[in-house]
Amino acid sequence: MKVRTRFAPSPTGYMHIGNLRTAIFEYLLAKKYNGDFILRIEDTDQERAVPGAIEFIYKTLELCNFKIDEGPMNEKGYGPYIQSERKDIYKKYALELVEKGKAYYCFCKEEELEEMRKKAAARKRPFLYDGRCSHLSAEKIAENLKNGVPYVIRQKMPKTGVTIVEDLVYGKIKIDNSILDDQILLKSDGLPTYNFANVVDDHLMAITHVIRGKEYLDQTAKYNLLYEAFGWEKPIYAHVAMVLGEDGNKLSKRNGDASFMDLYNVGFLPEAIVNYLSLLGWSPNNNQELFSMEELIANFDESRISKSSSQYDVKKLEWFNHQYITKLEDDKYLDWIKKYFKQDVSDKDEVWLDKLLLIYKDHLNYGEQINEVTKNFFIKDISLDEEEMEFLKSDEKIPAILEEYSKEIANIDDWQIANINNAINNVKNNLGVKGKLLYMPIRIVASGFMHGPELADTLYLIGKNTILDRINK
RNA sequence: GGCCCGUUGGUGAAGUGGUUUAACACACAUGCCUUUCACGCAUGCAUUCAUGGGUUCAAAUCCCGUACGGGUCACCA
Repeated sequence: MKVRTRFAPSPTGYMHIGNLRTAIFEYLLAKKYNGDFILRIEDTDQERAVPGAIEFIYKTLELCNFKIDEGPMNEKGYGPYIQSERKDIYKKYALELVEKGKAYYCFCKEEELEEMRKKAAARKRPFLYDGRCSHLSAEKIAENLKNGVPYVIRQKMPKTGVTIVEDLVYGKIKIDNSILDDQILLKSDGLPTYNFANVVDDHLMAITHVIRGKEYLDQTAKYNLLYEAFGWEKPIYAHVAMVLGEDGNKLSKRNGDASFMDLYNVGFLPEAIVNYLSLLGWSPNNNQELFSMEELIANFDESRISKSSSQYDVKKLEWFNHQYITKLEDDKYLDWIKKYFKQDVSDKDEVWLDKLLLIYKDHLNYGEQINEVTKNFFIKDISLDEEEMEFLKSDEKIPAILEEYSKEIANIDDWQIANINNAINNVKNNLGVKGKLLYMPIRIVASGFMHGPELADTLYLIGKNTILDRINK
């Protein structure tokens, strides 16, 4: 049987890295077995749907280089792939369950339910629907239906016994049937609940492996009962532990840039993000860390998914990103970094600009950093921070050294890197200074930074006149 | 509160009864290298695997209890 996995997000507009990580696992598992990766949009909650969110999901998956074998944009016979367009299907199956005696109409009003909830709360008991509507007579049901009384359809749960959930990562989990609520399958608006739509769609779409967040683990007993009620074969479940924010708490918007797009927008490469996330809650059986998509697919092993949650760490992500930036071909790098580069370059020529961007290629953790590190190339008067000022005052010879630089640089006729190096060497020989004392004064005064790419390259790009101005100021 | 799950260093983690005086990577610290930073290299960073007990000749690894953390109990997904 062909392996088929699905990514089934709700279009609520925000894709945090936990969701993405799940998608990565689903994708890797499918591709490892030469299977299909399906995208299904779960928009049964009309109130929470955000316009444009579907395009957003597409964009993310595309940037991450996931090939969607089936989905709303490329239907392959299992469609529609958007749940709101499958309304009739769910109703049909819900009714089938009623027919089989595994589900029933419920006409309880919101107030009635509220009453039950209050009672349960007062007794400090979990709320369970008491199943009163399951005893309604056929005549009463027919009458209500005829009169257009709003209804939902509820699943009839066994009251005794246990249901065993088999999970790829957590093993066997036993759930007591007595705690299972007669959950609603079909809402009064005619749309299915998430749980019901999931089961119906996963079966109809021939999904073989369901990978989802651990928060659904407890619910899986209800799923199993549903599959059994229909007489359908269950998929293989793999629940994955949560991804926590940097502070060790649950990911949320407030936790910072934990969404894919936020990371992408400040200049993290999708390949690096995917690589990093694949190692959050999963590890290969060797020490490799840098993986291309092909290598991830080849090495992915669902039996090595971790049971415990893991914490997101930007520092490590930055390390991955740095690795990927460094490996970029120069022309690819230039195309990429220019998207993040925001200085005014109207009076600069292209060769100069490319050279500038290139000397910083090995110095970046993420794209937007380019603006900070190159800022002094674009302003007339640079300001020095305390540490830099202090260094300039740290040795009495420094004024003389800068004076010498001033002379040597003024003497350069042909502004070339080799000649700049000569000038530096002349200063060294003429004054007998070396090491930090030789290069730090000129670096600070000319570039405004204590660190950066090669000194001669840096001076070359700043330009002769600017350097002289800055020394003599 | 009931139920379910988890707990190896600051972080990701390897490890599934003996070759572990717990790998590797990020971070951090120090040193070397380098005309800086980064890169690279070297060293340091858990005497200990939440905790107490048990099983065993032998436990991070198996069993039980406790603590802590998380999840879940909706006409939300």
